[in-house]
Amino acid sequence: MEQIHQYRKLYELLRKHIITGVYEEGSLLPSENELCATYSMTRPTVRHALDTLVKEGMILKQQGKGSIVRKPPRNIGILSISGTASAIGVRYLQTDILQKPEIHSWPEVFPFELSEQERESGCIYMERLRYVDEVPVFYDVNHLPNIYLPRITSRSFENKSLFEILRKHYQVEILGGEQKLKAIKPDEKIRQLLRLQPDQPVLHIERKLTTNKAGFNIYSTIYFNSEKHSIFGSF
Amino acid sequence: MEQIHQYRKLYELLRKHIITGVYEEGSLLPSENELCATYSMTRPTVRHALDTLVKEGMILKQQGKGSIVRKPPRNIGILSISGTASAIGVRYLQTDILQKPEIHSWPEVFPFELSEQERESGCIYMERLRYVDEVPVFYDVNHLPNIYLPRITSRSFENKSLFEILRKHYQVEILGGEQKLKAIKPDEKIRQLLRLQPDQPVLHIERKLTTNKAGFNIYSTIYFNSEKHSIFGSF
DNA sequence: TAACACAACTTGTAAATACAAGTTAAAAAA
DNA sequence: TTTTTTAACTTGTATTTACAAGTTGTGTTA
Repeated sequence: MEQIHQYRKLYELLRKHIITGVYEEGSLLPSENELCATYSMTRPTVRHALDTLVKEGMILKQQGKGSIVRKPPRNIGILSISGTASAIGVRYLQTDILQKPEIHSWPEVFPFELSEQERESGCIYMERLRYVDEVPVFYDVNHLPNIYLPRITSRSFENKSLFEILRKHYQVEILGGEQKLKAIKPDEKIRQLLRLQPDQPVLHIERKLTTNKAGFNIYSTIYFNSEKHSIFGSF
Repeated sequence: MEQIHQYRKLYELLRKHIITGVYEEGSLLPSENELCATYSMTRPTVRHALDTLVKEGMILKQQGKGSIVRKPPRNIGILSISGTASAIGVRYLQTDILQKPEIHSWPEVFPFELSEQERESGCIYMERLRYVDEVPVFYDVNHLPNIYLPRITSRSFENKSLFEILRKHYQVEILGGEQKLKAIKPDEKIRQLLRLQPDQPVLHIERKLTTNKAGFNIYSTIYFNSEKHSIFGSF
């Protein structure tokens, strides 16, 4: 018997109302007692629903005052989960593919530990250079395990999001990941690619993204010119 | 009358026991009914304490089984949400307070927008220098609005986590935030504080953390020497 | 022996009730 | 008019009771 719980129903309803703007940002939700009366529930049940909303950051509660609506279903930047395209507050990045996806063996030294399956199936390698306003800003090196991805080496990636392609054509969803950040002095190759001023440091990111496909992780090394832009992330 | 609530006491106790290893990682906590009997509380109270631990990721609950200890307060690097202490994979950072918490006015130029309430209540300012293995690694400048924090300027912060104090003594929980990252060439002051090699760049982070207290946000500017360590974040 | 049923756990949901504590605005007093 | 007090809200904590639902081990039965 699939019973839908009362607190869950109220939670979904309030959540929808907040997102669609029935309750405006900054305004107060009906009081707990009003919600009890309206939906014929007891206060613990109503509070359970509100607690869930608080946990998600949809509302703030203040004793003596009420539940304050907090619209921002927080978006996603490079630091939390998604790709790079939305990370620097620029709608479209122009992308050059320096190295089309190719099947390689894994590098000898690799910043992350690989599973047995990943190691033996080889990897798909690609390099990209991404521009904002005609100026190169990102240089990224990507390693994907060679599983689940038929015909990917013959696909065009020019000005398309890698993550978009993975999601749309291969049903790969990013679940989470980990990353290491440093500020480094770039070597000559990076300096030229990103057309850096002498002495301009770059942001260096190594990341592993886990996906909904078991054993399928995305490994990227990113060099970012932070002279004119910042990496922005919210969480 | 400053009453400490029962659920809070149980929460702090269990939390301490998990961190110090009284309950091992992967093992089960005593059942809710056992905790009720042991500490003379009712089940809703016990559950409130456990819910708080779940929210922090200290335990996992499984219906029919119990509460599973999840020792690695697994998070949470600087990039996702919590403080800096757990961000670089070091359990304890030594901390020097360069500037004890003081009440200031807000700076003229500030990287984030302030609310009316924040601006008019003034801010609490503090600077810290944090060490790993006797070497300075973090230098951070913090601005908190001067609300909700009685007597904070007379508190000792040496080798204590700012977030720990906020959580324990002021019931401030971090909900989320946003941040901007750059790689920069440090100025002379930063260079000396962090004892940097010439030409060693630093990671520069500006962040705003939102909390469960309405209108109470934490603003930090962080300079990080990434020569020997990386900023690590998982999400 | 192996499969199944059941009992004894566990946590999850929900009700009804009481009082504490913070906030706000109206009423009363200066 | 200005200040203070009070009353009427709000959410926070806590007790008690009941049953639902998932998990696990122990039986019993085939």
